[in-house]
Amino acid sequence: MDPRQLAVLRELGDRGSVTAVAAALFVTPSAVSQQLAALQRRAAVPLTERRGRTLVLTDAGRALAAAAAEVATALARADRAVDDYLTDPHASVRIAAFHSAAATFFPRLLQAAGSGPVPECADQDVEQARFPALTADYDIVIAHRPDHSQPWPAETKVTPLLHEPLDVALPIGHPLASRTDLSVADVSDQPWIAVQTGYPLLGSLEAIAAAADRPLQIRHRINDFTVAAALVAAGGGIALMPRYTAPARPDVILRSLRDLHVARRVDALMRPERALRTSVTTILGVLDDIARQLTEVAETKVTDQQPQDSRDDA
Amino acid sequence: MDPRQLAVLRELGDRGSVTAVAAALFVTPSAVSQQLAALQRRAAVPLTERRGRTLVLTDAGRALAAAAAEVATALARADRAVDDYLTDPHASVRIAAFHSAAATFFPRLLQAAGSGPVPECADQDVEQARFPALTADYDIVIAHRPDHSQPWPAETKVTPLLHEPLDVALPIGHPLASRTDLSVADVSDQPWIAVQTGYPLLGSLEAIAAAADRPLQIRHRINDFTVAAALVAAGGGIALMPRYTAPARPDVILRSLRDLHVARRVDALMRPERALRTSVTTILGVLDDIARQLTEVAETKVTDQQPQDSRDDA
DNA sequence: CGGATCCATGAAGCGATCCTAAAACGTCGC
DNA sequence: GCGACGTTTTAGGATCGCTTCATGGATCCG
Repeated sequence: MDPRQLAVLRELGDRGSVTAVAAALFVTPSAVSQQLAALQRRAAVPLTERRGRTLVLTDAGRALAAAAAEVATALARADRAVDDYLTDPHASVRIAAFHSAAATFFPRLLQAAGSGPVPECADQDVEQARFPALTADYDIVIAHRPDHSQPWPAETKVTPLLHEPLDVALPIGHPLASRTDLSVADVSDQPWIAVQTGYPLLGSLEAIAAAADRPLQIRHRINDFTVAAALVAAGGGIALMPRYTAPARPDVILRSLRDLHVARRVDALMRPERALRTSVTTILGVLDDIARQLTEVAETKVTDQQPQDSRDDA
Repeated sequence: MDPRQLAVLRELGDRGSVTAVAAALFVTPSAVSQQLAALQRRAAVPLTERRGRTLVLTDAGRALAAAAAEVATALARADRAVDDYLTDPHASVRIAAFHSAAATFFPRLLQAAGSGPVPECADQDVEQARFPALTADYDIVIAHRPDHSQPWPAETKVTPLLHEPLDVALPIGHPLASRTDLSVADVSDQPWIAVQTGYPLLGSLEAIAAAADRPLQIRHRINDFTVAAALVAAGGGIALMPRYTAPARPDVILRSLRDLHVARRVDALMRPERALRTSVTTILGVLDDIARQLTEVAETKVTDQQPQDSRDDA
């Protein structure tokens, strides 16, 4: 059954003459006549009959025309199917985030979500190079990379969420903890807790080593900041920690590096076409709001906590 | 939106590879790939993506494939639409009948119909030549014509219902009423009540005139047998009346012609395609049953009434 | 009653479309 | 890395549907 022929039959039912159908469909009457003849060839009974000099539907033709209307409806629905999918505000959105971003963003996201899209969260702590590939399985991938590292591939859409300084995490009793900020020389001879090879923060550590012009002593390799912070507190070494998303511990303090700007970018990665989905952009907006709040809260905390940290030192 | 392309997309969703789809649709993988490419051209977002070396649907593709399923369903329904129309046992059937057949068949038809097709009755008393044209407006046309007259056109399907002798109707006091049967000579000099020109019974009257080798005196022209019978009773003349379907009157009796076989055929006329409808054939069967009953009842009545008529004469 | 007009249909030709075949490209497993 | 597998691309050929033009009924009107 050819929908084109069915449409012609339906038009004939509505308009009552081949010529009128032809005018409505912007073709010649001959074309309409041929379409009807082709449709008739497959039918066991006449679908049309002549009334005077015009052509009208038989009852069988009317029955088929009614079915043709359903076909046209289904086709119109198919026409809109992709658009409906794109604009469905309640569709679920799959989000992946590396561990510390997951811990920071996901709870806030669930609180903020409300009646809109349903977020489906997953933690994915992978090597830096593997973040873009995750966009195949997730609508939004919250990824991170050090400043000055290889940018994300051009085919992924990047929405910056945070530009987050990396501070040096020290146990509260540490000799360097009394300083308000540190230099590369201060930290270059300390034992370090680094991350697994290939993971983003390693690039920042290498930048410190380069600035100090000597290799760092890397004692432990811990990807999870919660574990790393516990090791820092236990005197296992110092570590780089993100300023806004690191787990807060009373026995670990953060000190910025004065003479070397180390920071990471926290970005939302997407395939460009996913950004066309209404529910995805909605979630993206919420993530951006959360990121903005994080920096604002952190900045005010820095001003407030500076004396508090001093008290801790004392 | 091309249903062919949509079907390919749907198959891809079910089968998971272009090759499998190609095998299922009996085309080459190349054809499938091209169909998908054509469909993709009209879509704003990717519908498919490669997974390893096979091709799978994206979420958008799945949304469209779901709509494609509806399209396929509608098309399948359209495929069956004509057949469903033909086999619908409860569909209404439009029946036309000339007056005396209408009076005889329609009431019995309504009683016998039961839960099957719904008959829609109409009386159409037209000239003999116009009966076939009525099949344009009615599913079944009950028509009649004299024996030996022009047969119905070849393009109309004819189902014989009755082969009905035409008797001579006489008022009960008429001199000829004492005979058990009549000859052409008996009736050829009587005043006649005929029908309008062009109407079927006229042919039979002409046959009588030809057999008698003289023109009949036609005094009145009445198409309706009820009216004609009333005129016969009132002494307005004698008339030809059908044996099985004439209105019964106590003051009018029928006598057969011994030496000239005059009869009419009562036939159901249809366009051939209408006979394919289940509900039409059902009604046709009921009509045939009714016709059979009419002849049986009439034959027994003739045997029973013969003495009764004699008593009437006495 | 006959010409004029309108409508539907058929034949021929052309262009678009869809398929097949063959080759290229990318991916996976050994 | 090489071969096998799966998909895609390109070229070519067949098919299909449309337009143009011509034909045949049916209706209207003088």
